[in-house]
Amino acid sequence: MTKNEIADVLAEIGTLLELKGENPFKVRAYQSGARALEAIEEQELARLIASDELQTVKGIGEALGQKISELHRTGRLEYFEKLKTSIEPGLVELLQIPGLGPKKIRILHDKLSITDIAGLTLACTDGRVAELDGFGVKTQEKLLAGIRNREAYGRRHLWWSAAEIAEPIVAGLRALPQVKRAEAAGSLRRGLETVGDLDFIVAATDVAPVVDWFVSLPGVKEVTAKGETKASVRFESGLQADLRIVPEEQFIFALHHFTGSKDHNVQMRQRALARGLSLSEWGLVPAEGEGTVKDKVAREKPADGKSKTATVSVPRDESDLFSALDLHFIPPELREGLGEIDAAEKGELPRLVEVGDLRGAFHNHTTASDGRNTLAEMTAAAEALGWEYLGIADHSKASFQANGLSEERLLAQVAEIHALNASRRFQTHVFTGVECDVLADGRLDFADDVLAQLDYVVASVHNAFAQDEATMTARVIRAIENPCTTMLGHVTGRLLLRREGYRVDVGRVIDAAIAHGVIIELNASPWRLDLDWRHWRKAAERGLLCSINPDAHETSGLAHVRAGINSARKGGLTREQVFNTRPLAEVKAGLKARLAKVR
DNA sequence: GCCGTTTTCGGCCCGACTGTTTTCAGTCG
Repeated sequence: MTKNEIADVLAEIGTLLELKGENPFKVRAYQSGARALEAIEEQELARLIASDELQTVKGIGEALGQKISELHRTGRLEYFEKLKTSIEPGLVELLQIPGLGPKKIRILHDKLSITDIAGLTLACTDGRVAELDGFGVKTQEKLLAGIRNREAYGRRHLWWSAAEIAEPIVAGLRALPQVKRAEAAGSLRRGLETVGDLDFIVAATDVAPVVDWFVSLPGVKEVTAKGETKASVRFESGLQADLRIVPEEQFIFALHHFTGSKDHNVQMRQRALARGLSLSEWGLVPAEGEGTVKDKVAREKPADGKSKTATVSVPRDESDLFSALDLHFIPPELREGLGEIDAAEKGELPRLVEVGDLRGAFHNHTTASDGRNTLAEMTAAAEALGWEYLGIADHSKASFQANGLSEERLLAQVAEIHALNASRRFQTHVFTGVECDVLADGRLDFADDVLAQLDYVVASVHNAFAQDEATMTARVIRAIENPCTTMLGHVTGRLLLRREGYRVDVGRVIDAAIAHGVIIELNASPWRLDLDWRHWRKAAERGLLCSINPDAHETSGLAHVRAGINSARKGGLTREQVFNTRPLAEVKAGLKARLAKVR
C-alpha cells in the first residue's frame, strides 16, 4: 500500500473512532498520524519501516507504527476491518452535515435508529428529531437545510477564486471608518491550493456597523451567525465567510489564531504552556493567573514605562508574537504544523521565494496552439510585468485537441520568435520552446533534430492517463532521460477539485530528474499547482531545481505565477531553488550548456 | 494513542456561538 493510501486508512480510523465516541485525543492521534505520514517521502517510509525506525517520526508511536507497517506490508489491517463492521457505514456521511458531531449522531442512532442521511431526512420531516432531548425545532430545520445544501456547502474552492472574492472584501472593510486593521486569514492566507471558507479579522472601534456592512454584502444568501465578536455568512456559491472583530491590541493574536493551521496553533499553544504562558486568539497571558494582556503588561511594566523583563506585550506584528515564544517569524504559508516551529526555533527556516523574485516564466501558450493571445500580445504582457524573458511552449502535434504544432509550424514559430527578438520591439527576450507530448511509451513527440533547434523543451503527459503506476512511471522517466528534455511539465496531471492525478511514483520521478539535471515545473495554473507543494522541500534539498510555470493560455494567465509562488513557499523553496528567478544572461547560459549536449 | 529539560502517568489548546437550557453541552474553527 502506498503512503497516501495508508494515511487515508489512518484518517478513516480516526473518523470511525470519533463516531464510536472514543477519547477525542485518541481520535486526534490517528488524524495527526495520518498527516505526519503524508509529510514523509514514499521511499523514506519504506526505509523507516525496514529499519524499524517509524517511531522516530513525531506523532507516530508504537500502535500507529505497527498498523502502518502492517498496511504497508500486506495492504490490509485486521483492526480496521473489524472497526468498519462495527459501525453503520451511513453514519460517516452524517458527520458532513453542519451541526452534527459524534454525540448528536449517536443520539440519533440510539433513539431513532437513524443510520444514514435518508433516515435523518425522514425523521426531520416528520418532526421526530425536534422531540429528542438536546434537539429542538431550530436544530431540526438547520439539519434539513444542511442536508439540502450539502453539495454546495461541502465543496472546497480554488485558492484563486476565493482570493478574487476575498480581496475586495478586505479592501471594503479597510475603507470603513470604524476599521483600524483588516486582513484575510485562514487557509487563504496560508496559500493552500484549495480553501474551505474565508476568515476576515478586523480591529475596529465599533462592532455593529462593521457587522452590518458584512452581512449585507452582495451575494450573501444567509446569515448563519451574528454575535458580539463574530458574524458568519453564506454566499450563493456555497462559500462561507466568517468575520471576527477584536480590539486593536488583540488583532495580532486573532490574526495568528485564525490563520492557523489547527496543528500549528496546537503546537504554538503547547510551546506557550511550556513557558508558563497561555496563548489564545485573545492574547498571551500567564497560564495560571487570570487577566488580560493589558493587565500582564501593566504588571510587568516598570514605572518609567520602559519594559525590561516583560515576556509579553502588545505585539505590533506577528514577528513580536513569535519572538515572545523565542521563535523566528514563521511565514503563514509554512504554518501547517509540519516542523516549522522546530525550524523557527533553530533559525533554520528557509528564506522563501517571492513573486518579485521572478524574472520571467516558461511554459506559455499562444494562438499558434490553444492559447487566446498572439506571440506579440503575450510578450507585451510579460514586458508589462517587468519580466526579462518569456518562454513560449505551445503544444506538440500529438495534442491534436489543443491544435498542437507540426514540425513545420513549430519551426516557423521559432523563426518568428527570432525575428521578434531581433526587432527589439520589446525589452523582454523570448525563448523558443515547446510543450512536447510524452508519448505513451515515453518517447517525445518530436525527433531530437527538431527539438535541438529550440532553446528548451517542456515534456508533458497529455494522454493515456489510465496506465498503471509502473508503466506511467517508466514512461515519465524515459522522457526525463531524453537529453532534449529541459523540464518536466505537470507531473501528476491533476485538476484540483475535478480530477485526480494519474498514477505515478513521484519519488522515483524526482530521483530521475535530479540524476539527469532535469527541472521539474511547479505548474502555477490555479487548477493544477502540480507538482504538489508537499514534495518540494525534500526534493529541493536533494538538488531538484524548480521552475514556476504559469501555463498561461492568455495574457491574464501570466498572473497565475502568484498561485505558483504560494505553493513554492509552502514547499519551502528559496529563490535559489527556482530557475526562473535567475537573470536573463544566466538563464541563456544555462539553456545553452544544456543544448550543447544535444546538438 | 502520543509524549516527556518538571512527567513513563496524566495530561493532551482554547474560546465563541447556538440552541436548548435555567447553568450547559455540543459543535466549530
